[in-house]
Amino acid sequence: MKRPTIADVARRAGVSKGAVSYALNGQPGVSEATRQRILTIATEIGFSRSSAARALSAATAGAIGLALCRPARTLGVEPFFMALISGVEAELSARSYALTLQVVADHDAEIAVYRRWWGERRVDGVLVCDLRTNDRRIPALEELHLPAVVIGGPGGTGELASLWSDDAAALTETVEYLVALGHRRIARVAGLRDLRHTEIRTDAFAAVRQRLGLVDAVTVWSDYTGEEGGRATRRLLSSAHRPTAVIYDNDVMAVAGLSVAQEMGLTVPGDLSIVAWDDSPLCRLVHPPLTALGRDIPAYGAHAARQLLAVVAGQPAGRVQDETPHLTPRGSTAPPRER
Amino acid sequence: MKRPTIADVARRAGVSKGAVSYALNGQPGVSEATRQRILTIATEIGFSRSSAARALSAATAGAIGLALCRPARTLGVEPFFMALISGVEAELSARSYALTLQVVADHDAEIAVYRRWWGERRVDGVLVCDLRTNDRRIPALEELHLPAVVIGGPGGTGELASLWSDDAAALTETVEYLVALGHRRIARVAGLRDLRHTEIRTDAFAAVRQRLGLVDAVTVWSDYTGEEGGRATRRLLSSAHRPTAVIYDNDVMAVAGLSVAQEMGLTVPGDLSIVAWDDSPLCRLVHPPLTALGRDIPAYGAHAARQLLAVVAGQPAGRVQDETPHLTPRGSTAPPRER
DNA sequence: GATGCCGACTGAACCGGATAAGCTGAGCAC
DNA sequence: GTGCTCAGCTTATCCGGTTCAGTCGGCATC
Repeated sequence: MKRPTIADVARRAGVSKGAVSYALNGQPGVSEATRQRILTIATEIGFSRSSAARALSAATAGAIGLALCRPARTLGVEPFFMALISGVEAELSARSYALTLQVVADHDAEIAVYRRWWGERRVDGVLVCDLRTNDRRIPALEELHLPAVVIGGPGGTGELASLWSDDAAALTETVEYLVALGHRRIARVAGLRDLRHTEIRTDAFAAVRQRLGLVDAVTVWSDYTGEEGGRATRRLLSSAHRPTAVIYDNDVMAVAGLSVAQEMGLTVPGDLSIVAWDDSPLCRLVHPPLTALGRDIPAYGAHAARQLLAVVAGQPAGRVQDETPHLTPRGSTAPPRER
Repeated sequence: MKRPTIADVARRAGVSKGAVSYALNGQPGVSEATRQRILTIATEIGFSRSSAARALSAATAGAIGLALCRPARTLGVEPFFMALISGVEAELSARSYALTLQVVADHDAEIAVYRRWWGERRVDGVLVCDLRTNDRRIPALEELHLPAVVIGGPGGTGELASLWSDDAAALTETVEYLVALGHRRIARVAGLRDLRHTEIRTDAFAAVRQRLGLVDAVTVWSDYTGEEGGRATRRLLSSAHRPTAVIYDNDVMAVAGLSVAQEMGLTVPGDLSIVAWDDSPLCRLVHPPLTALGRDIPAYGAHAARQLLAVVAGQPAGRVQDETPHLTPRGSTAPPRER
């Protein structure tokens, strides 16, 4: 089965290749009657433009890139990325843009991928996830002049466009909610220490702790995996002054924490209240269902994709704050039981 | 920053574009000394070939496509796809192939995407997931002559290459294990009814049921979501002759089933044994950890990718059986308690 | 009635590689 | 010395689009 080219369309319409190109791109240079005739013929013979030829002459790849820097082991468990990708995808496919995905081991590999994509002109721009403090990827991308949107912030994104949600406000709201329930000993199991949003949440936690005089508010660091989250929980619950509420930086650790609590004979929410960041079906899967900080992640991804396409189109790099995560109370939080 | 082209390399090496092309592609036509000189210069000035130009002249896109046909809602929760993707990716990036991803709503949309990819020459081949009985995508791909590997089978894959694991054997092994523990009333919460592998597992379940005389072995159908899995479990556990063991067709439903059992005051594994298909970190996240049927999913993905690249290279479509899932006993299975 | 202008289109030159075909000089046989 | 082969290049063409510089006919303008 031979794929029709623009020349085939031109021949059948009795016009030149140039005219067909103008017609297809909605550009002036052909009469409305001719445009319609050309479009009809193109549809008839099932013509679509070669992305390669288009990329070569128009200097646009028609694709954006996403490099996921997580070990294969952790990657799958968190629903976050798939939700993000599905949102990104929805926005891109509406514009016939493709999404090129690559899984990388670390930032060096990720920068190498960006460099390769740039050299091969394979993507028009990239989405950057998991912003760290002093993130080496930022200057690398700036040097390449590769359009990019950083999902994360605010701050630390250099001259690049960025999109973030107000994690500080969300964390503060959560702590205030727990305090209103009567909790005073609140712990937090944080994600990787050098991620920018971990830092932001940690600062917010310190601020609200001071403001409300929560002397027993501790933060322990973990790595988003269930194993580590469970281990951290076991340590917290074994301490002399064990917390009555724990806030987890992701859903996976929260579910692991719940299991550990149950394994140790504690009831949730009677003995321990649990809050998960990143609401997901996972939080509703367990018993009791977890109170969670959620936001519309596909919408977040779609937003980022739109922003990236704008940057690719030459618009100035915006810094945009997305929806603030909101708390959905479920069965895992309650006033602490008297002891 | 100007991207270097093959002409830049040629100029600096004092040779023609053609010579550079031969050198880069490891083709005869240049001396070994010249080849080395050209390669050195190419590395020095940071040259990489434009994927567009390459695609245009070599008629190969350097990318393979994966269309995921799941609603955004379900997509994220199952770790399966991310694990698969990371395996596919590892294989592809080793060969500088890109992975193009698209999320689609249904098979019609998926076929439309294949057609578009084919027309745009955007991918050299595709991986097909979630094979159904009488799958319309198979004839569509055959008609397009788009190289493809179907992940699923055996059978129902037409002339296309395919890769599957022996689900029948795995299911039989699992039932035999449960029977050995002393279970007689074994239920199965199956996935979507028209998926090919659901059918295969269902047939195997019927066969082993008959062979071992398990009159109370029932199958109920679900849709892989936690909600539905939980609901199905609730129904099973509320029946007069409730099962003492349940096999779930994915990890998410198994976790949901565990929650429902605990919510209903049943202990696992005392009152109910649970087995999950698709072992994943999710199974180790809960308490008790779930006995699961696992296999190396990244390896499965890598295998499929290798197979697809072979088909793209013109080798005949193979039908390959991958590793059979193996049972990993954990805390969720035990002999049924006497009643 | 010559001039200018505009819409509608054509022709040709790109974009950056791959590759077939042609050229050149060295090495060798006779 | 002539003819032949062959490695090691160069040259030209092609892939399938986009785009710019023209061409041409028709119409308004002075």
